[in-house]
Amino acid sequence: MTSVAPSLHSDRLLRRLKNSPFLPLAVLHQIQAQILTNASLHNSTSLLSEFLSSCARSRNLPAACLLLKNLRSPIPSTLNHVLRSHAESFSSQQILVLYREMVRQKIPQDRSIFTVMLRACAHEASSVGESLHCQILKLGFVSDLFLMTGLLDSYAKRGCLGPAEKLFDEMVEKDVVACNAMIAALSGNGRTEDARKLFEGMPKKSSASWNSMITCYCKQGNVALAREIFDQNPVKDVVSWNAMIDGYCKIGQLRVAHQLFERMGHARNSVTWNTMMSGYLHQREFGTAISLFREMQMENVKPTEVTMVSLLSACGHLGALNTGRWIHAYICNHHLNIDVVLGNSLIDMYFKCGNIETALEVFRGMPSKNVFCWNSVIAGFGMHGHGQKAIEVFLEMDTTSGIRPDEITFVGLLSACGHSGLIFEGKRYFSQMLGLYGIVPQIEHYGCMVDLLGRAGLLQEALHFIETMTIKPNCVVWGSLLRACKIHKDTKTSEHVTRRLLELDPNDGGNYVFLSNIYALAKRWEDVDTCRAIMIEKGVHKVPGCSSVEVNNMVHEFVVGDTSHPQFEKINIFLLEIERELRNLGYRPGTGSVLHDIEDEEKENAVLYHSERIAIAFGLINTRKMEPIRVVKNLRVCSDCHEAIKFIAKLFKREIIVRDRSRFHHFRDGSCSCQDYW
DNA sequence: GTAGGGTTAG
Repeated sequence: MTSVAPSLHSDRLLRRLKNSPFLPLAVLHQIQAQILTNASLHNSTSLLSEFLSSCARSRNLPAACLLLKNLRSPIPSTLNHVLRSHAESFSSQQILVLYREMVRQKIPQDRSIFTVMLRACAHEASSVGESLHCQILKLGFVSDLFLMTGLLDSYAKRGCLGPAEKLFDEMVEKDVVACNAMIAALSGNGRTEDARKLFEGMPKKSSASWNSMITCYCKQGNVALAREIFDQNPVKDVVSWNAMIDGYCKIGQLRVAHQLFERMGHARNSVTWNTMMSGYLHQREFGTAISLFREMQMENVKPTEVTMVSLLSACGHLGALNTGRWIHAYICNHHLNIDVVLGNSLIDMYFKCGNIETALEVFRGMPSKNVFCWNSVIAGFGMHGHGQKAIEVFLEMDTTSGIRPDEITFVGLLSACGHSGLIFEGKRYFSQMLGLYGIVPQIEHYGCMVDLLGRAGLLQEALHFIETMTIKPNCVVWGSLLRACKIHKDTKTSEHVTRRLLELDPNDGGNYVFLSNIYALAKRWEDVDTCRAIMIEKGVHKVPGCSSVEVNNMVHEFVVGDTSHPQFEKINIFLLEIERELRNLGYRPGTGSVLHDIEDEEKENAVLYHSERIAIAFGLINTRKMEPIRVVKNLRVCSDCHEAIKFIAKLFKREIIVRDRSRFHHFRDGSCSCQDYW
C-alpha cells in the first residue's frame, strides 16, 4: 500500500468515482478492497456514499452488498441515500436485498424509502410489493396517503384489482393521485364504465386523470371515444399526445398517428418516437422504423432501451446484421441497461441474422433470463436446423432453470424437431405437452406436427393426424401437408388437400396456383385452363422473389427480373461464368426442382436469374475473400438454386448463409447445414 | 398517478 495520507487517498478515490459514471467491475472491486482494508477510508461517509452510488449506476448489486456487509459499523445515512437516489437503477429483487440488509443492520426505516421501493415494484409488476405491504402494516404507516397510493398502484400493476379496490375503499382521504391510480387499475382490468364514473365524480382533475381516461378507451379499442376525451382535455401534455398516438397505432391507423406526431413538432420526447417506431414495426414496416430512428437522432432525442428493442426487432426481421451489431455496440457504449427484454431482443436479432455464436454469448451472459429468452434460443437453434441443440436447451430449461415452458416454447421445440427430421422426438414432446406440462396444443402446434410428419414423407399419417384433430384445421395446416405432397410427389393426395384448402378459403388465389400446377403435372390440361381462368378472374397476386445482401454496411436488394442495378451487366457475365464452372464440377440445372418449388411462378424465369443467385454473385464480386456472404430471401430457396449454391460455396471457398422464408441454410464446402432436408 | 419494449407453426 502506498503511504499517502488517508484524507488525500480518500479524495483521490472520491474523484475517481465521481469522474467516471461507469466503472468496470475490476476497478470497483479494487476500490472496494482499498476501502475495506483502510480504516480511515472506512469511516468516510461521503466516500462510501459515492461508492454505493457508483455501484448503483453500474447496476452492480453484489459489490454494493459486499461493502455493506463488511462495514465494521453500519452507516444508516449511506444506505438510505443510495436507496432513495438510485432505486430506479436496481430491480425490485435487488432493492429487497438492500432492504433486508437495512433491516439486518437495524437501520431506521422511514416512509419515503417505502415509497421509492413500491414504485420500483409497480414498475416491474413485482410481487415483492406484498412483502413490503406486510412491513408497512407492521410499522404502522397505514395512514400515509402516499404510501397507500403506492401500494394500491403496485397491486394494480400486477392485475390484483381486488386488493387495490379494498385499499382504495379503506382510504379515508382520497386525493387526485389516488383516484388516478384507481382509474388506471380499473381500466387495466377492462372496467371502463367504473373508471369513467370515478373520473366524472372527481371534483378536481389533473392532467394524469385525463390521460388515464384516454388510455382506458384506447385499451378498450374505442379510439374515437379516446379522441373525444383528448379533444376535451384542457391540460394536454406530452403524455396525452403520446397516449393518443399509441391508440391510433394499435388499431393500425398509422396515417392518423403520424399526423399527430407531425403536429407535435419539437414537443416530441423519446416515448413519442418509440411509440411511432413500434407502430411501424407492428405494421411490418421495418425499414420505416429504422429511418425513424435516424430522424430521432438528428433531432437529438436520446434513444432509450425501449428504442433499442424496437430497432433490434426491425433488424431481426430484415436480417440486417451490421445494423444490429451497430445497435449492440451503441447499447454498450452508452451503458444502456441490458435487462431481460433488451437481452432477449439481442438474442433474437443475432439468431435471425444468422450469428448463432453471439446470440449464445448474450444468452449465457444474462444474469437473469425469463421464458422469452429460453424460447428465443430454442426457436433460434430450430431455424438453423440444430434440432438436437434445441432439445438440449429445452431440457436445460425444464430441469435447471426453474422457468416453466409455455406454449411458445413448444412451438419452437416442435418446429425445431420438424426442421431436423427428429420425428420420434417431435411426437414425444407433442404427446407430453398436455400431460406433463399442462399446455393444451393449439393450432400452431398441430401445424408443426403436420409439417414434421409431412416433410418426413409420412403423408398418410399426416392426413390422418389432420382428420382426427380436436380443433378445426386452418389453411396453414393444410398448406403444410400440400407442400409435403409436392416434395414427395404425391399428386393424388395433393389434389385432395388442395380441394380442402379451397373449401376453407375460396378467395385465396394462391391455392389455385397449386391446383393448376398439380393438374399440369398430371397433364390434365383442361383442368389447368379452368384453374387459370379462375386465377385471372380472382386476380392472383404473385409475390416476386427478392433477396438482399449486406455489403459494406449497405443493404442491396435484388428483385427477380429487375435489371436496374448499376452492376447488372457485370453480375450477369459473372453468373454465366459461374454457371460454366459449375457444370464442369458436375452441377446440372433443373434436376428435380420442379416439384420442390412452392412459388412455381418463379420457375418460369430462368433459374439462373433467381434473386438469391444475383445477390450471391454481387456479394462475391464486392466482398473480400473469406468473408461470409449473408443473403436474406423473402421466399423459399428453390432446390435448384440450393444445389447450385452448394457448388458455389465449394468453388469460391466461401461460407454462404442464406435465410429464406422459413429457415437458415449455411453453405460450406459443397454442402448445406440443412442436409437437404427442408 | 398518466405514454413507449421482446419470443409464435408454413
